[in-house]
Amino acid sequence: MSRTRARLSRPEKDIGSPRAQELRLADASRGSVSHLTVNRVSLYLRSLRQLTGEGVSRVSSEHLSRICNLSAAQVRKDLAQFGEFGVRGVGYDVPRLEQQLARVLQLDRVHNVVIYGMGNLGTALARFPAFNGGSFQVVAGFDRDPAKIGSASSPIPVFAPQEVPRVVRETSATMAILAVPASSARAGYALLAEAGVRAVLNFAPVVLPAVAGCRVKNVDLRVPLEELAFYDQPAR
Amino acid sequence: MSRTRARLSRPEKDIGSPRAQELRLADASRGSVSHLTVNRVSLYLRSLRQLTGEGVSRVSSEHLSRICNLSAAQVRKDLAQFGEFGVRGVGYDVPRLEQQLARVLQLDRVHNVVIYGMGNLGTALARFPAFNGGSFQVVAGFDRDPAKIGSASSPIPVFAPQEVPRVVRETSATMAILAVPASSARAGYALLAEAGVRAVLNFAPVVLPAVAGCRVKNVDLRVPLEELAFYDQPAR
DNA sequence: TCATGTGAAGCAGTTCACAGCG
DNA sequence: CGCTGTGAACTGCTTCACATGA
Repeated sequence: MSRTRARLSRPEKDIGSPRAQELRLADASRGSVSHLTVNRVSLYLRSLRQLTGEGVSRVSSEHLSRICNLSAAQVRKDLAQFGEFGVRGVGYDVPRLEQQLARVLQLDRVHNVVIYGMGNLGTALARFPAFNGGSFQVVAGFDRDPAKIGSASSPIPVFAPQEVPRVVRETSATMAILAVPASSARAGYALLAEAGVRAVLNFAPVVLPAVAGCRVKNVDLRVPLEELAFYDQPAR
Repeated sequence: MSRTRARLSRPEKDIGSPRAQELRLADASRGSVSHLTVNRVSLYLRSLRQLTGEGVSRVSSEHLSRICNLSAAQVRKDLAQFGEFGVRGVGYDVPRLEQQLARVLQLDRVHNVVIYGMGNLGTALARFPAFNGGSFQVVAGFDRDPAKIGSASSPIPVFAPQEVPRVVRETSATMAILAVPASSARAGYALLAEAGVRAVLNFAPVVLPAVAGCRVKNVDLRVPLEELAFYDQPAR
């Protein structure tokens, strides 16, 4: 169907485009996609990998939607934002869609990650399989406590905070995980952003306002736990 | 203002209600509140505690909204769902609002929590300060691996999965954290739900469909990391 | 006067329903 | 024929703007 660009502004046929299979994303600005959609794409990819493991080679939007506990229309709408991956009357090719979604999420390359704050949570995340292998690689940690510096008790080398600029540069880390107390989170984020880190996953219980050039995602683990507490019926 | 019940169905004055300060929540079904609102209430509460620590005793919706990176109208709308906590022309009383929001989230009582899966992440969460003290208390862990059973290497006593019914009963645990691989998550959830656990925070990378009587919240840590990877500009 | 509380308006996300196409 | 892709309808969340009341 070769619709590679400018659907809305130019409904013309667009003949002669280089590859019909090109991701629609190449032109559509990444910023125009809702983070809700992006998060669901993570689920789809996860499910596709599971299906691949089970030897399933074709899947319908209805099938995928059941696995992810969503509506089939939702799945189709989400996928359609990035290209025409399916075959009408048939469904989606599992390994093919898997590869395309990995590309959409930029998981077809390795992202080097540093962890700022090697306490309880930071150390656990340094060992976390999902953050070590495949598309992410934890390459270094930082901690203010001199006792933690070195490579002894930790799965990764740990440095002092003032080493951030050098280590980030030398490892080409583009992402960071902030796992410090609330009081040092803002300074840590500023330091990482300054050093050239482009995205930070913040586990500290503060809302960090984004600094230009360095995206933040705040993920206080208390929040989902408190959500569950809220809905817990008091009648017992 | 004494509006304790049935705002929409009965716009009448409702004189003679017992306590003007009663939470609106007592009547409004908890289920009618959006989880987005609930999540923001967690942020408000966190911020209020911070303000209390700084000795601030009054706050406006505008002030709170800046701390949480939201609009002031959003803050007012959210708070108004649970009662009339503010004073017009003045703002909100910090310790008072803190107490009322803690009540809304049911954080004015202790929730006993068990952890199912004492691997890397499970063990870290067992030590996580936010889950141990205040409103949550991790009371026990479970693991299939006999080497982990006991109290030696872990901050909490660890039992075999078949002990779930007994331990949940004896500890009166109402919440659980699932920190097992995807393949055992479904069975673990079923086991916990069966034992009387009312809410489960699932860290396993599967969407668990909710079982009656036991709410689930899925929080795969890969998802926010992959979201950041998505928005990471490939131009570098 | 000033900031809350709240209808009304605006916007975003989801679902519907069917045209399009293999 | 069956399932995708997609405008249109719908639902729900957020923002606006102002009446309300200390």
